[in-house]
Amino acid sequence: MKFSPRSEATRQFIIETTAGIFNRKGYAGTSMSDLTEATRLTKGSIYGNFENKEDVALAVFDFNAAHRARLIQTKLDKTSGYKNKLLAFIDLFSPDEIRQFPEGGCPLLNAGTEADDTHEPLRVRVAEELTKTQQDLAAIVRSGMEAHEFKADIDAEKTAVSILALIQGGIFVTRTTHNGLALTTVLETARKLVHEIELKNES
Amino acid sequence: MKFSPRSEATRQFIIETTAGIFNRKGYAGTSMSDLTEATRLTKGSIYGNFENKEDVALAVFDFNAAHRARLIQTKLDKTSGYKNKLLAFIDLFSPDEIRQFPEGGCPLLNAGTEADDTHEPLRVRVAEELTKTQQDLAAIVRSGMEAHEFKADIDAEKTAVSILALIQGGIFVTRTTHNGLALTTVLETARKLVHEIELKNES
DNA sequence: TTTGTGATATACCGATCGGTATATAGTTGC
DNA sequence: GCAACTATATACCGATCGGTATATCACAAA
Repeated sequence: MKFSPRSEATRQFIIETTAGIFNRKGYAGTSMSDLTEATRLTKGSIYGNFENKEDVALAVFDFNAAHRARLIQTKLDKTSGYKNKLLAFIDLFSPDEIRQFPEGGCPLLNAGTEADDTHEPLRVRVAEELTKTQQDLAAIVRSGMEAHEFKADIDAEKTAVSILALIQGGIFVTRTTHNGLALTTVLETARKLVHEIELKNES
Repeated sequence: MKFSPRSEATRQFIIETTAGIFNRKGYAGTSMSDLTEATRLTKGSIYGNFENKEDVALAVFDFNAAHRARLIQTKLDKTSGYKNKLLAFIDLFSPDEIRQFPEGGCPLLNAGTEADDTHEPLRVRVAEELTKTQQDLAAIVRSGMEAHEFKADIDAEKTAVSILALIQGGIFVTRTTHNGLALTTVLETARKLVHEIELKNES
């Protein structure tokens, strides 16, 4: 017997109003009671629209991840030039832009660190998002190389994963230490990585 | 009435045998039953040596963090030269050396991402460890500057926090995607950061 | 106005949660 | 060998966990 949600609108309402809770408290730390309190709905309503707690958590992660992906894609789309795209991506995590992200910080970092040893389905989803971001960044680098914005012998994957790791690590350090300067400083280093691969042919 | 553990040996035994559990499953995800199963002790024994679950978790984090700190300090102590110390620190996270870390990955990353929004006492402890590592790295950079191993105008804090973030981010990406190459690549970038601040006066 | 239907609320389930009071066992001093 | 003490085991607590069966509600069709 396959499960089908009773009301798509309610399902979406539950996802949206509990997205921040799961992102802050994690999967194990969030209870069904948390969800009923936040939504002012009852268990019957929630279990009428989701199979179980895991089903809610996965849907919520997809929602949070899509939120993040949309922020990135929108920013990249409105930026022209491959160097500018990389810098725009980095700027997304500056103090005034990072507020647009889901409350509780980067959902990939939160879900990934909890899931890596405890919840394989969630871990796989997070991994896909991370890999996609890495590939997107690498594709920008390669396009920039073809467009002669970047040097011809750049390791695109290396640049991509380094920027990704720098930012995720910076978010982690800043959120844990409550020291905003850490992330700001790390972003400067990320920008330096971009400037270093730039092809300067104004000679 | 102040609490005092009945047996220091048993307390230590509990800490050591549950260190990996807390690091993998997190605070919320670990139950007292997990602890009794792993130690083959009973609740009475555990609650005779710890005030409550939080007390165990904090002691276990201290144990894991000390484990990590000792690995770092030992490596640094046996390495001479400030550039070499930075490179030695980075090498600690290479595939063959990272095995020495507590099972479940970096305890700072695991505990920090869970605690940042849910458990202030634990968050503060993690923050202290992160800050200490950052300060240790910055001190090495400054010493290297005084010893003319590094350029005179280096921002020591920036270098330190960048290396720290790169590594933590690299650990996160690799553990979540199960792609060991990611961390290896990130470590190369970290080494490059070190080479870039080096003073080359062999002219 | 009644009936059918889709969706939410109520009430309850067994299991497990963190935690405690007390009984039992091990060891040491006498 | 016995008593005193220390530490572990047993048995149990109320609360909460995730989950379900069923009752009630809201609304649309007839």
